[in-house]
Amino acid sequence: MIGEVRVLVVEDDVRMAVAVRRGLRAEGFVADLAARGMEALGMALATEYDAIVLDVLLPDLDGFAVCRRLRADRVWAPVIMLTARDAVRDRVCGLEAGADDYMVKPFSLLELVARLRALTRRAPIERPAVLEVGSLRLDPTTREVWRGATEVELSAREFGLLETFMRHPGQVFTQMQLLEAAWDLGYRQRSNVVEVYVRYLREKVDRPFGAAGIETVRGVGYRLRRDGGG
Amino acid sequence: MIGEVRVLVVEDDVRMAVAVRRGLRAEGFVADLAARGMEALGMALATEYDAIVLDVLLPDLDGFAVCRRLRADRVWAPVIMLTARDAVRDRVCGLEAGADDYMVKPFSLLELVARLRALTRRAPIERPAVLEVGSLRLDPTTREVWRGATEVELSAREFGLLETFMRHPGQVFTQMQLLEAAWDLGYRQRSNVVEVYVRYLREKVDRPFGAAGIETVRGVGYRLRRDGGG
DNA sequence: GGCTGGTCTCAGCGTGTTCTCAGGTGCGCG
DNA sequence: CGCGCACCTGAGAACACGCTGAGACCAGCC
Repeated sequence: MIGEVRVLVVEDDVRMAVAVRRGLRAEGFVADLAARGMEALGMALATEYDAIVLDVLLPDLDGFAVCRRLRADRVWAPVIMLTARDAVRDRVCGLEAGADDYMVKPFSLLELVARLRALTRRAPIERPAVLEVGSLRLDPTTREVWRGATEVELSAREFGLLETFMRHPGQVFTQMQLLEAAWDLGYRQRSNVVEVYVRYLREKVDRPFGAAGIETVRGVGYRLRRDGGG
Repeated sequence: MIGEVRVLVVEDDVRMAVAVRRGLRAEGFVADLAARGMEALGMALATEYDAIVLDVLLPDLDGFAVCRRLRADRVWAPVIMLTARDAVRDRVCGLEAGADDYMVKPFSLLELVARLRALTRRAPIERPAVLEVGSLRLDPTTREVWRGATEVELSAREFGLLETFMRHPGQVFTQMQLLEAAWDLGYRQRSNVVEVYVRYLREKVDRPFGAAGIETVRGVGYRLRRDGGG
């Protein structure tokens, strides 16, 4: 694919790393994984990545050190640091070490993807695509949502959920997949948040318009009809 | 890409360098980075840059020396010098060495971009001199702002913030993006200045006119409506 | 020196958002 | 036809977020 975006993910928690990779791949990124700082340095020097996602806590070098050494070695790819719970010190250290952005764990894939898109966007010539499914329209940059001609106000979660659906119209998502995409990674306890938010969405983008965009696939999950439901 | 503007940023503070690069990229410039004077010389000879941003304090050659040698080597790209404090001597030295402009640290991205635009006179996207969004009008050169027919008085910060919004109408900015764009680079502590200034702006450009131009996108940031809010 | 305008911090408050829970509903299968 | 499970629904608790008013600080100016 032309314009393929290569991302290096440096993260020692295997489960997290794999989840991130899967998420990025689903969004069209190509992700390589590294579990240790030294390994990451080698890979970043060997391959020219478009972005680097860097965990702070690593078994050998910590993320700050990796970032500094990358910069010292003239690797200028944008770096997103993953810091533990809101440690302000971490955040400052990260930016001082030359990171471009930081995220606190836990974070959602959608958020990571959004930031990666922002950081890897070349010149602003390419108008970031507005998602359209049937009479539904969603603009990720302005965070506006329209059903036909009327604008719909959505909360952050509702927006994230709808964005997930609209990026893959027709595809069936399990509740688990939706949790991973639009909620914080590692949200593991049994909960019915997804059901609840699917309902909120329906009440905002379907019901007032007599539409039926979000379908329940019993025993499996949910999907957004390819025609947007009317 | 037609009209692409290439800038060389020579700066040894990694954090600063990376922030500047990101800011320039967001405005449609293409920025290369160099951390040392010698490196900068090599790059400037190899590539024809449209402008060079040059820190005075560098680990090897200082900025003045770099500038002189550039000119000696017939590199005529406009040079903006970054001096530490308001040292008049620096300024004189800089201009004598052949610099075209100078800025005192700390500075805001908005400022740097403005000077780059002035020096290259080739905005990456053709922008009219006066920004217009709905009934809002803002003239970056005269620093005047109107809502409809009546002029509005803004302080420097308020103006910078509004300019940022008006350069990208509709786009959602996080508080951090706004800090980087309209405040000094390196302003990194957690603070609610942005919230406060958004409020000041609203009280000057929205409230008196019964308008609602600046919208809060809860959990994300702020945006200026494409219609200016009325 | 007192005054003014600009910038920024802080703490308290209101409110929308997020999420849980308990009970209801209806589909699908035996 | 009836049972169980999956999903839906309404209500409400907890929380985070952004808004607000007050005031500290500083610089420039009368």
